[in-house]
Amino acid sequence: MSDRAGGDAMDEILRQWARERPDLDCSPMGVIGRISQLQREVFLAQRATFARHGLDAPSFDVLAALRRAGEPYQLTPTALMRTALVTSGAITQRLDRLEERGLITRGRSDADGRAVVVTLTDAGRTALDTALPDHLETERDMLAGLTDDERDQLGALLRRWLVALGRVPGGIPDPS
Amino acid sequence: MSDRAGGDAMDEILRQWARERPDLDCSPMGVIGRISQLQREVFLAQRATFARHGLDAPSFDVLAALRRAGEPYQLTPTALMRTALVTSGAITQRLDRLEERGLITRGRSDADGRAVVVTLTDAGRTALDTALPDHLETERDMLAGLTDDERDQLGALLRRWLVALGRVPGGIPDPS
DNA sequence: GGGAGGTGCCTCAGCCCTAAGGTGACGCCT
DNA sequence: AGGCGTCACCTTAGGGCTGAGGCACCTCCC
Repeated sequence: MSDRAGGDAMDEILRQWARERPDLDCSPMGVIGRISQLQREVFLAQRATFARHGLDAPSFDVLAALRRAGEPYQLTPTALMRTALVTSGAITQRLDRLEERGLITRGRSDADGRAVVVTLTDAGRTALDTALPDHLETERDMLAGLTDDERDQLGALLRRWLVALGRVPGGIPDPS
Repeated sequence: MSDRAGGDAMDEILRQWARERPDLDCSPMGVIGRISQLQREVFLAQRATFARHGLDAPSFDVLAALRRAGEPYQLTPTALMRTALVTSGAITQRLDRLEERGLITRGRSDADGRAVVVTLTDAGRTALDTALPDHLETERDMLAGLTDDERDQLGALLRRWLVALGRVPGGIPDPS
């Protein structure tokens, strides 16, 4: 097939493009493609970790956002939508699942008749606080192949890239 | 809410964790979380590009794999499954869609009665070759906020990380 | 104070995926 | 020849998301 010793999947892809389309500069794929692949590895590793705690990524995402918010662990669906970067319909469904399991409760806001207030239950907080150290351990494991310097360098570059992309924190416009 | 000037979304999240769980070292999230966010930005930008050419990411993925393979632009579903990192069922459905649009054809292999040979049609090759420069332009745009040095550095770090993760190129085991 | 426009959440159809299982073909071994 | 384990691909049920649309409520301004 190819000498794959010491390379990753993108090396082979770039080699193929260089052969088939030598007229094109495909170097951007080197960065972008690897981001996609790494995200996939991260996703799979996280999913396995969450499963050990009876959770999945979307649920963890919501529970973590509520936990991060601090006492009294309350956010509106709109706020959750912004941090999770999914549509309002997705948040509704996530909350349905979490509510059914007793990990959150939904109540109407006193201040705004349209708004819903999502509250982390004790069970929800316990579930999250139990899973969190394991989650962090998984992330640390994934990074174990890099030196501390490399990790810092990588984090700084990714951060700079995100800032350059001009993503204002919180994004998805609700289709309403 | 917070001073978000000059930071990205992860800065705020890390700040919140530092406040709520000062006992935990959440620094791995800085790298992992940003990978996820960047992948999302990449995905959205690519989707918009593909849509301009009447394609979507899964279709482009398959067409590009066939195109990269070179003359006579043929691969088996199993090979496509490995490069796309999705299950066999997903490939079957992708091929159904592409076949219906006349961008690929399916034929049985002469050498192996079980195998299918997927071939890129002229229309498929044209579609891909038309979309490819635009696709690369999109990727270049996304990276425009980084200097050449930073891009190289980033690419090298991501590559090293993937190698360290020990991902053999081509992965998904078929559930058969 | 009443209407217009905006906001917050939900609903629903449709998409693409996974996971699990089925069918037919291959290949080795007796 | 026949049997057994494997392989290649397809099928199907179900999950989570998007995108579009609907309804109630809020806000602002005439």
